[in-house]
Amino acid sequence: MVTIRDVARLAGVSPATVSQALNGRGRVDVRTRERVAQAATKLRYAPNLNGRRLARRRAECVTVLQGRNMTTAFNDSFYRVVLGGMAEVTQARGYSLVFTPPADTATDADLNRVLGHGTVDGALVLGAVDAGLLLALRHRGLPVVLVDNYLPGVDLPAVIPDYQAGARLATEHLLRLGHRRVAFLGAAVSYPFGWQTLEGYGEALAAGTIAQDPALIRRTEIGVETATAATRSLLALPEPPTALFAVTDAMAIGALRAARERGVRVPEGLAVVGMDDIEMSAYTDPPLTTVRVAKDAMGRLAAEWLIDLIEGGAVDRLAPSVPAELVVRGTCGGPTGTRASAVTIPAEATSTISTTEGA
Amino acid sequence: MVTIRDVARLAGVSPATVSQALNGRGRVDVRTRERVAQAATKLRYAPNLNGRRLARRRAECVTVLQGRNMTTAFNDSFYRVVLGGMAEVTQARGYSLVFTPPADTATDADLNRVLGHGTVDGALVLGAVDAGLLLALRHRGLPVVLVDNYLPGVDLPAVIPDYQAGARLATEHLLRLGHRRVAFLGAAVSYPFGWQTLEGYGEALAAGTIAQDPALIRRTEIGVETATAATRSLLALPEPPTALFAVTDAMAIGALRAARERGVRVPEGLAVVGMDDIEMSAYTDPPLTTVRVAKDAMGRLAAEWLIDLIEGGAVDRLAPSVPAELVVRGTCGGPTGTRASAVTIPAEATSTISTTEGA
DNA sequence: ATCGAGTACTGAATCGATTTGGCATTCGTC
DNA sequence: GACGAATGCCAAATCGATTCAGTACTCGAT
Repeated sequence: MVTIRDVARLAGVSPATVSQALNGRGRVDVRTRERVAQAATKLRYAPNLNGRRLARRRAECVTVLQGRNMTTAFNDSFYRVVLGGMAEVTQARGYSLVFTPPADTATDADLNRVLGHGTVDGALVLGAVDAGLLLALRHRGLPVVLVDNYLPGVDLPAVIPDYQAGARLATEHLLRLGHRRVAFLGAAVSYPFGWQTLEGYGEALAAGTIAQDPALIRRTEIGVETATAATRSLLALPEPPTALFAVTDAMAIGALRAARERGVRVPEGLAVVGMDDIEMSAYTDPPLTTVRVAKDAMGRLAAEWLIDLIEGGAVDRLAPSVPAELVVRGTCGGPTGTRASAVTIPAEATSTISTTEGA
Repeated sequence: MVTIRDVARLAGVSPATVSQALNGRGRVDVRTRERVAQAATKLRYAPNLNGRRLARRRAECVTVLQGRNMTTAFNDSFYRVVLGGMAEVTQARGYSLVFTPPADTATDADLNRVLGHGTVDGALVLGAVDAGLLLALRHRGLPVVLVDNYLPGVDLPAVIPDYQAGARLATEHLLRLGHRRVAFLGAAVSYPFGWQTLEGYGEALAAGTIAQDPALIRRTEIGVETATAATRSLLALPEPPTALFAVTDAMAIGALRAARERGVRVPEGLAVVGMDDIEMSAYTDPPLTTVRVAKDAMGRLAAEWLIDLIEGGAVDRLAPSVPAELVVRGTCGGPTGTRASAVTIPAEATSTISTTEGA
């Protein structure tokens, strides 16, 4: 391993000068700086990060922690875009981004294993996680930003999509197409956004002066299987829905599957709208109409915020709410349903959940 | 931040003793050890990893580098299982596993950004990557294991699925069902395994004494879009294939789509077999028959090997070839095509590509 | 009582880089 | 030519943990 002393020797200066020259910190003669730079490239020198981090008391690195809803590939396909946004800004701001596969983080020891002391300056928490983890993180004093999640009653910065506006948009779209019996396939109560989506659905119904029918509202896990089962039972109703809004695309895929099994044609017999716009949604039969949230913006926002916190700049701030838009494809029929290219309709923002940074 | 000195003070011993007690290294009285342990938990002490890594000259951490074919969610859905296997063994062997989002790693500086000096002891390289990266890695002397990739002519340890046996298995299955015109939808030549899959396909054809028809062999990018296009042209042939083997499930999904567009029913008009068994494959219409490689085993094998290399145990060794099996679902018809539960058929291993560790 | 062999613990050096106070040297000005 | 200021570089301290040589002590055997 080539160290700073090797570079110093080759350049004929002291290690202190090498450090200053390479980091552009102190006062170093231009010619010396040049000599040092040449020696460094010649030796292919790269500073040992352990030494640097120890001395600087900064890792210049942030980590991404994943929650339990990261356990299916369908979710990956959503979060990978978010991650892309994060990577973009961390890099631009001189930080590196590391990522650890989902692991148990129930105990403090687990957390230590995942979150080596001194190796990261902050954490981006992706998706729903145990409240215990968040509390442990908070106790540790590490700057944290929640992404696509929030913890009611605990002041932690959170970047969240405007799921309420998204759900309203989807439902409005179905009503506009003439549907009166619109089913809601929501996430189980253990998921953080169950409330918002149901609220958006309710708002759209109310605006269309349509009474909510409790028989049309189902809440399940957010995967394909449970959504398939829920849709089966919905279609078996004496008065089945003519349209369905599912709060994830994976659930919408389940709904499509249940309809197919039963011989119900989409969109003629059942119109379907999903949410997330994952990669697969463009390839279902018919292609899925869905609500897309600005996933990359979400990642960028979260990373900016976290680094602001780390660098001490940020004080209380309102949680930005990431906008949603409707991607119209083939599962609802209507004027654009037959066209090849998708049409997108932006949502108007609603209520934003205000979340402030904890002291 | 609580340091080892704080623990030492509270336990009434020296930092050296704390270190030994906590790490179980030197000779420490049982009672002292206990006292130290209590002080540590009381203060919620966790060692600063920068200090430890500096002193130990070991990070006890490995990283996963991703290649360019990680850019779609369909691939994620494959690799996430591999990652799970890796995480399992790294944890069991006391290492942590970090992951960095795909980034440019063309230059040495890029590599330094991604691969902080001293922060990892080795790298698992997932999927196809630029040869330049591998060479840079090799030059750096960092232990490396390639996963689902290999570099002809360069001696780097590699764990690879038995794609040849898998392709043969898929093709044999189609022949057994009576098909004579079986199309091959392969990966573009720039992908590392194009040769193996084509070879397996050819072997099966030869065993069935069927001549290869060049018109039925297409090679494209491994995503949905290009496979859709290729299948369209295949179906437009004067004598179209009655069956098709695609070397990724994403491509098979494209084939399904092209068939649907053209009104060709699956499996009656076209039997389809994919490869990879990604999560979505169970939910296509009809559910996709596919070749599954032992993804988790691949990850476990690679991680074991890498850690062996790091710990200096390993010498030359043959690349293990990960077995494949056929998952029979609905896209081929035949006796099991209508059953709900999938049937799996293991492949016999063929040729293994022998790859040995470089000095 | 003395010696030798363990045992339990600690002081000091070390890992590799950064940072600060200070020492020369040069420069500009009167 | 002398003085104050600015410049360029470095010695030494520091970050937090580990490790090794060595010291102090205990215990059993002679």
